[in-house]
Amino acid sequence: MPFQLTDESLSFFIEKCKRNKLKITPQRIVIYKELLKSTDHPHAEALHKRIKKIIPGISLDTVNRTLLTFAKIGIVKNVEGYGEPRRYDPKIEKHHHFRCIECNAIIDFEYKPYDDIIVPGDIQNRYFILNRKVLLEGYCDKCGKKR
Amino acid sequence: MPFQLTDESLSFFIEKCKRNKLKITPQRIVIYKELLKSTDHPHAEALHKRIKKIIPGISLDTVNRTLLTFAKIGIVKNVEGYGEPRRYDPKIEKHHHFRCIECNAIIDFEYKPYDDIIVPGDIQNRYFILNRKVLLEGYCDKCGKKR
DNA sequence: CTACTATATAGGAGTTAATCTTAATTGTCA
DNA sequence: TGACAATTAAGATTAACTCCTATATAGTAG
Repeated sequence: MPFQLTDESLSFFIEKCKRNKLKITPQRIVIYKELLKSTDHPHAEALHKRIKKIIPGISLDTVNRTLLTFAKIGIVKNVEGYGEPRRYDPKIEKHHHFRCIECNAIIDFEYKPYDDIIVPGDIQNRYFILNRKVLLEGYCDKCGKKR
Repeated sequence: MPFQLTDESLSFFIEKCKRNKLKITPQRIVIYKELLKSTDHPHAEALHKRIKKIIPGISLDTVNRTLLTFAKIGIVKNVEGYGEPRRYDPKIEKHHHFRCIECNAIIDFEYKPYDDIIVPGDIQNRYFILNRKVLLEGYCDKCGKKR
């Protein structure tokens, strides 16, 4: 079935914008619609290319800014690990990470039960899995105290 | 106890370099040592700053290039913070990701058992956990076939 | 120990993605 | 409808690499 923006998702969008005192502009509607029908987790530039077919004059900055705004009010998500400088870890033994969403600290921890966590059958069948990581996110002790 | 680069880790480093036909340069030794004693998953720029105290003339490009090389031969790891453009996900319901390490595709999947995965006690006690995600990595169907 | 060669490095130029600035425009609400 | 605060486009700026090239150096073969 072809994608269709339901009244439901549009009113969810409008509702959320209003609640956050964001104006409903044509740019925002189109950006939201376009991301909503994307399954490839696009970056701003890719989305901008698609959106220009609908609003030719739209600037890349607007797409960027709008996506950040959407992420802030929680109607879209930022895919973990992207949009940040590359970071390196000297620890090559199997381990997992806790990441503070405030100060961006990454803390290593080991926990055997996570190492061989069961992979769902359909994923196991379709893809060749080399690595399983658990990422816990929240506030670290320092940032948690401040709040 | 203060950090010390053991003979063991140095010979592991030398061994790995030789096996991969990499020259053992003073720059590489210092970069490896410096990353090895870092617990903050630094990015190249941060590491460059620390290393300049030891080799004042070292260029940022060398640090960058060397870290990538180290990651390629597997003596260090690239962690969240992949140095790639920010990507967005319209799916706000709880879900997890498979990521192809070849073509960088990200594929969503849902799997209830991951959603409330048990958090180790010491992590639970020290940090305020808001979110638990499992990241599976490997080759997608397309990239798997090519190999 | 010396000479050779393939690598690696420094430094600067070039890119790409993201962010900021400013002036013009446009939703929103009285 | 009008006023105003929010939003936009366009271009400048910044950040984080990445590429280029001339010089230097580690490994190794004699």
